[in-house]
Amino acid sequence: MYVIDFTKIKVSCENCSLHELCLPRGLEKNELEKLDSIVNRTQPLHKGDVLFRSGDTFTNIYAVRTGCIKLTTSTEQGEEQIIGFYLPGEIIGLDGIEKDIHSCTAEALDTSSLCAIPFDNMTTVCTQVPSLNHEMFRVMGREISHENQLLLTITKKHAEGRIATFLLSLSGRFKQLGYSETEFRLAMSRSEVGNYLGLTFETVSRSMSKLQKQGLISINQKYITIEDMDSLHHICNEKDLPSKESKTAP
Amino acid sequence: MYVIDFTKIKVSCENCSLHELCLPRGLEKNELEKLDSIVNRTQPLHKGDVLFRSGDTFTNIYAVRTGCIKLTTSTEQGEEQIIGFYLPGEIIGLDGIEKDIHSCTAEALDTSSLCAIPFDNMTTVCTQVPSLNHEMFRVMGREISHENQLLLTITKKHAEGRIATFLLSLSGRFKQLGYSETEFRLAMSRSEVGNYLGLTFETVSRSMSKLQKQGLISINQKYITIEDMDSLHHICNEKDLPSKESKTAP
DNA sequence: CGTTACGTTGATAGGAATCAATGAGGGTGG
DNA sequence: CCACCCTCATTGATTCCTATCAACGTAACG
Repeated sequence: MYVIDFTKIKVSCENCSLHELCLPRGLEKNELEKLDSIVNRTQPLHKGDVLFRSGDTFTNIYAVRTGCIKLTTSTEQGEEQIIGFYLPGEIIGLDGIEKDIHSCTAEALDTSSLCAIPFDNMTTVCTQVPSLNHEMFRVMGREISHENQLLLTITKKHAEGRIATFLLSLSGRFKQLGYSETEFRLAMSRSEVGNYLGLTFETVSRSMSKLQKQGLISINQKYITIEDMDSLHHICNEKDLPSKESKTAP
Repeated sequence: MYVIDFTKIKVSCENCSLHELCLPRGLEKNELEKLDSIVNRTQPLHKGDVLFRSGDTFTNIYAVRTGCIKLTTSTEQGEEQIIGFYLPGEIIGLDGIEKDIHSCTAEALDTSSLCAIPFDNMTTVCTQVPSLNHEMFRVMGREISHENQLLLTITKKHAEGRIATFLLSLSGRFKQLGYSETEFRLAMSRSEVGNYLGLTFETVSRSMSKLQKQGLISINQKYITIEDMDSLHHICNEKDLPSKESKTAP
């Protein structure tokens, strides 16, 4: 009788479908092998499982292979703030680099599998493979840009615009992964969307209903269909909170 | 007659007073010299001068030596969002790493001097000096943490709490620089504080007045005196927006 | 000494939070 | 298999914080 031992299956970065989206992007074959040698494929997480918690010592960064991971920080009072939802090909754990202690908590929203990369080994390989080092900088830069965008969304847009922006962000990332950009399932609850966007879940629900009434999206539980991509973009861009900055040139 | 040519004065990282706060933190003497060899001290910027603009090609990261720099991103519509105010010892320009194009604009709020570090050279030195490479990762990690904190502040606190948090953040950083933690000058206008914290300048003004009436701070134009640090901390922590997350254990 | 930019303060309005009730699935156990 | 529970989601009514509109005060500057 044959039993498949999944722990023995060699899944390398080289033959991973996320190859071009994930850390290996742009690496030569021999460089890739060096990276590969330190990557550990982990047991899948199930919905609700916690990968690391704020306060844990930092050892690994992780690449999401499948599923969806949410990252949260919290105030001293335990108020949680969701920093992001991470899809396949995206990197988490960077929050631990500064102080060697994680400042975020990572929780699976779906069954998710990840690749763990011990950071100490990573930095060693980075010194040998400059292009990987540069890619790491880029990944961290992307994280910073992502948060800049989130700040912009939260401070400058009304509820509807925030939701529209959020849906379009997901849409674009699904497209990049080869999934439909118009039909997808939200792995997160309304409450989690609200937390992420600085809204209550009631407001999220109301705004989504409103978008549906306007015919821009269809909602079926967690399933969203984007019916009018252009108008959705329009709402993102037009519904800015009025600026107090406008000054006439002297 | 003797004329001092400032461009000839050799200011090295080694004898810089920011030594322990800035990039050189934790470097050995010989490592420090390698870093030093690629650092360019720039002409001082004056209030309102722009160091780089969103869209500029990315060549340098910069360490702030004196003064104060504000970083902004903007939407396609030109709505601006201030990402942060940078004090001596802090690093800016990281927003260009991801795409080799700056996504932020950097403007001096005061007369400011900076050290420019060509990023290409930096990555080269990083591969030779692992501890510098790690420090770069830490600096970027700090940037991410900073934005996480800002998000928390904006989404979870009311106006007064945001202002209190902001003032305490400045206070702590001034202290670290060896300045007074209770008396300092705000380099930025009320409008800029508001932009940064997701408030209008009127609300900033009102909240600050309220803090003054409560005896927690004194305001004299741009000069702030913190009169009751503890209560200020208390306001940061207590005035959270009520959570919808609280769940009773099963 | 007017001009201008910045700051304060008041009155009002509006959008989202809050409070509240109801509905829809998903799982469990009788 | 269905009643029950529990979580999540929707929708309505009301409240509250902050944006907005507006007037006035203050400091810097040519």
